Amino acid sequence: MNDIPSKYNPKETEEKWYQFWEENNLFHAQVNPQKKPYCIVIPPPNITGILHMGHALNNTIQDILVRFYRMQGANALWMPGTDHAGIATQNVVEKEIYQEGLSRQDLGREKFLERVWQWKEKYGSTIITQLKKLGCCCDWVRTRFTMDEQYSTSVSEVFIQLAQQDLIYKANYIINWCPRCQTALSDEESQHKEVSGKLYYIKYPLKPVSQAEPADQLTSRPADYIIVATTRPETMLGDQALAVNPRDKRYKKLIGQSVILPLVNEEIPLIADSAVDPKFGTGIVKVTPAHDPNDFEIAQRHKLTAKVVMNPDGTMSQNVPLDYRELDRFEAREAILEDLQERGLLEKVEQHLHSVGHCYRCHTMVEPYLSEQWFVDLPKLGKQATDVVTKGKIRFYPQRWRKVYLNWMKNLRGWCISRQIWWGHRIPAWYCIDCKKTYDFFRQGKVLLSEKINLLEAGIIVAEQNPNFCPKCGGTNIRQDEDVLDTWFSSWLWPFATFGWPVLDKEEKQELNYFYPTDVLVTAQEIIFFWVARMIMAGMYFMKEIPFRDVYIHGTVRDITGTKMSKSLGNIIDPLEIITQYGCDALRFSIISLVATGQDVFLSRERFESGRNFANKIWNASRFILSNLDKQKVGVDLCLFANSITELKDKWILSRFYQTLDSVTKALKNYRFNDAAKTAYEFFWHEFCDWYIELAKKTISSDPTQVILYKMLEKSLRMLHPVMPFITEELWQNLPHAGKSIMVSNWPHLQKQFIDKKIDRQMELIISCITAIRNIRSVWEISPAAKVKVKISTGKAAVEKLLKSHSAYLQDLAKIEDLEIGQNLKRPKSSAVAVIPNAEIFVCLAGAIDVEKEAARLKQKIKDLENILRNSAKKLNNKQFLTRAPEAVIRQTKEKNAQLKESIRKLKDNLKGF
RNA sequence: GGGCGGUUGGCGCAGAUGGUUAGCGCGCAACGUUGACAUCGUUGAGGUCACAGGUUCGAAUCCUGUACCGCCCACCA
Repeated sequence: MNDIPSKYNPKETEEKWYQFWEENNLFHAQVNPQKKPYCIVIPPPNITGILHMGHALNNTIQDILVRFYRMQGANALWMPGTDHAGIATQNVVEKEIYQEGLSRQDLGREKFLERVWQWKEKYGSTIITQLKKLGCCCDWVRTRFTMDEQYSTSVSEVFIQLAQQDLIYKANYIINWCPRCQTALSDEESQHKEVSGKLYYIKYPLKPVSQAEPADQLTSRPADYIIVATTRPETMLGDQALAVNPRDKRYKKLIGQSVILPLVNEEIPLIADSAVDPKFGTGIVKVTPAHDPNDFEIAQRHKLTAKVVMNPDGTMSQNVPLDYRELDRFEAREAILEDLQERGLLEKVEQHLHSVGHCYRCHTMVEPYLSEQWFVDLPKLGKQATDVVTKGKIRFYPQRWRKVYLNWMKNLRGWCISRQIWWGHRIPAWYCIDCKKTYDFFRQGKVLLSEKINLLEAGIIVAEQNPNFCPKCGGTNIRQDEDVLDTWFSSWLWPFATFGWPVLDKEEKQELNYFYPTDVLVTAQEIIFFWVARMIMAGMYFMKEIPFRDVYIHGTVRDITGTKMSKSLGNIIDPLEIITQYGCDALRFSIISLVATGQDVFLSRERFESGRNFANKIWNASRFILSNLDKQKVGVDLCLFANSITELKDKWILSRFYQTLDSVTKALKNYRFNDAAKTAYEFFWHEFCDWYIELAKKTISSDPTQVILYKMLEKSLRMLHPVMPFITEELWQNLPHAGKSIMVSNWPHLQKQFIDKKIDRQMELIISCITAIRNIRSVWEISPAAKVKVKISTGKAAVEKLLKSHSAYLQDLAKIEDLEIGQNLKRPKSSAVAVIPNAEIFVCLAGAIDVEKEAARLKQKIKDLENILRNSAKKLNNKQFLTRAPEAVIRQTKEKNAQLKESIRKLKDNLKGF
């Protein structure tokens, strides 16, 4: 024992064993037809990522599953990799070169990309290193990156296939535009946030009746104008109409008339469209097709044109009056308001709370923006992806996410996949410059709202490589599309592209067939739409098969006040710091104990103490057992040894272990991680350590005790290994008959024959006896020298026999020097009383007893029990209960009732003696 | 506007398909150097399970409604 320190030191062991596992190639899985595969693909972290608690939770769960199923005999593969994270990474590198006083345009595309690759080489694997610190058993030799050459081939293959099937198209469409990142975003990348803004009521003059009053001098005279409410006055410069609801009586007469757009002095029509809500504002909307998705649709219905009034950077474009050009959109708003005010065209301003899209990468307010982009026709891909979930081929855990998923699938819209950035997969499309000239997208700033662009007419060629000449006009003036693809356009292929699809050699084909579909996808709710839904769509379309059978959605990690952890809020708890301070196993155990299925996890530093304490408990229990172990004795097979196990405590701990094992196994299979962790914890600490090891101290050198101690420890370590890989490996390696590594050992086999509820009950009786004695001692502060009498209820020979034959247990654990057990015992005068089922306990006091104190204590006990008795008696007096409740419940209630009555009677009898 | 979660002792949480004397961890109180562990042990105090109805022999658990707290979705001009 001297050579093992009394404190577990995680630092040394973690590094040592992780290296050992890697060096021995234990994470690597290969096709093996003899074995069932178990496969998880990691949600690829961004290369810009640094490990946070969300990662820690997410990857701990996956690691537990992979280790568990591997021990269960599966051929387990955890496929790792990273995501190139287009916008995020580009932003990081841009910031870096900005420090040097440069922009990416200064560098040029090629140089810039070089820089990004350099950055990736330097920092891109930080997250991987950190995952290793977490103990993750990923098959690292397979590590993929979404920008790998092979992976990129998958991406362009997918683009081309979809384009050929008309599932990818190009269109002039209104999309979400981030003026800071200067790129289009998908709907999911624009995150709505409540903003308290203002609602401006602006007067739009009706077209003048007489020539005498030129339009530009129009001011506010009642009946000469109508009022429009808007939150974004700067977009009025692009108004193409005003609209009212056709059923709105107030404005019926005005439909078809024209108004003069203030500041611009253009004549625009007043139209009727049922999308207008008469109750909002004045019931009249301005229609700005190029800068509002609603208006865009109205404009489509009414064949209006659109005018784009902003530049990509959010300043006002050439299409607006000189005064406003080049002004930032928010400066322009102020200037316009000022001018309107001056002309008396600003009726009033109201406070207005509304929700506005923000860029999910830089949090800038997103601008709805008409532009030419590429789209995936998601509605067409949705059908199968919906069916596999409706029919239960893919199951969500917890189930409630199913509904969320299906609801989203019901409302699919075109997915904007082109990004105006440089870092990413370049779109495999080429333009014939000559054809493009003739295909007029934008006519003098006014755009005809035809949604889809005819690729051939526009001279667009979708192909793997530069086609060199235009199939339409034969011209050779050809250029590749400048845009790159949305990052999620590569991630949605992750479950099969990581296996090399579609360019597969024989071996790869085997692997894909073997490991796909994968078993489970473990992720957080935020990413269901971004990623999970799209992977299902891609899987169904390209593989004709689901990508995973189960989707386990875990909660979000929050701080103790319930706020999401984020760097900018400074409420982060760094997992690496926790690992340094408490150890990796402590981190894993603690975090996993907190994840009740799908509930959010609230963390504070102190939470990790429980994990650390548990690790230390395991450490010291093992230390004790190992230092007392006779290596010669413990090598036997437990089943063969079973006949030699005759003692209650031995039978009991085996019974309890196998029940625990059964629960833990089931919990892990059902993704009930906190149950698994807590059940194992409860058993190891409060049954094995508190009772078994304590009792074993007296018989430590006997053969059965040696074997049981060894077997229970060894099996418990295996049971705990998925959750606490490092400490279990360290200790297991110290066992005399250990194999190569605990991580490739077998999950303990459930030996049901050792489960014995009768044994459990016998032990429970003894435990309650010991607890009762301790209780009295604690109340009266009695020394162990005191005599204890246990009076068995008349006729309860079995109880008498049980307690007599295990009097050593009582003497050891209750520290009794003088113990008497029998049916015909009298309560000694100076003694305190406790009652347990079928027995009474008298603990003799050294001096005279404080009669009042003891009487009060007994009275309180009686009162408590009588309260409980009243409830069960009520049930038994209820005829309905007796006729309708199941028999087993009635029997139990009767037994309980009798037991309570007996206890109360005994207590009352004893009370008489005081 | 729609949807989803939460509300259980001072704090943080468990309580899958209704029957427990309502549990656990932390904290608190008292005691404790008994052959691993003070990152420990023993004992204890502390809860009408948010509220109001309902279903049921029986509800923390199922249904309806209310109130707070939180999240997600939505083309609230």
